[in-house]
Amino acid sequence: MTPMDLDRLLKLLRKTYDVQDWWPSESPFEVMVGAILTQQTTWEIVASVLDRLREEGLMDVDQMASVEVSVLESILRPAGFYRQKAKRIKLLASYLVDSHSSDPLSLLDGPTDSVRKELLSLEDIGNETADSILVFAAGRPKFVAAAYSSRVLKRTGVLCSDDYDEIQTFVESNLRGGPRDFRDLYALIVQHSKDICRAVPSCANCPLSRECLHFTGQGRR
DNA sequence: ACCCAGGTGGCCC
DNA sequence: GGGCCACATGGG
Repeated sequence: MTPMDLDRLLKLLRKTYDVQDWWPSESPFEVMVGAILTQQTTWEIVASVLDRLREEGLMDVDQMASVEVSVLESILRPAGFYRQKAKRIKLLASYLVDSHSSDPLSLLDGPTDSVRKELLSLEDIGNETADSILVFAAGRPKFVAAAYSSRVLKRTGVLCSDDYDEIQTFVESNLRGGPRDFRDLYALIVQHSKDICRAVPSCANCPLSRECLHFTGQGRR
């Protein structure tokens, strides 16, 4: 089995999947809202909820900040954890109004590390949500070290780790590419994970490969 | 009737 | 610093 590295993995995945426009959105604020909504929820449902929010004119920071919580909750219900998410999204909008003149770009402006810290300081925005926003709304070279990412990296023998920071640091210091490549790598990993496909071989040398092969995702034994 | 989804935070030891 | 748990609806 030839050694697998990040560049080869990226190349193999690109041969099989197309992730152009993988995170469709019309604005940075929409990415932020979508990032919170997609926590533990399928994108198909999130997309329909985003459509609804757009129809209701709520894809606007000021409107979102002043909407009635019960109204927001009723729209978010299909996406699960709707009370939590409604409160969180409204608070995010209020925070943008109060601290960033209602301009999402103001929050996303500045050194990546400080933007990340500011995002993480907000309730219900953890590593994956913050990094998704950094990559897909701000175009930063950040890697989302989600469960899918660790499984695929382990399964392919690129890196055997479950530690978020360790995985992220590894990818960010070994992937020689631009923001586009960081975005694609994560998108491709998720796309691949949803598939039963074997676009990339698995590595038997990884001590964790047995676990990886069990792969709790749907469609895989 | 399960199990899982493009997670996060709180509590326990 | 890990191991549980609640949060909640919808689809396979």
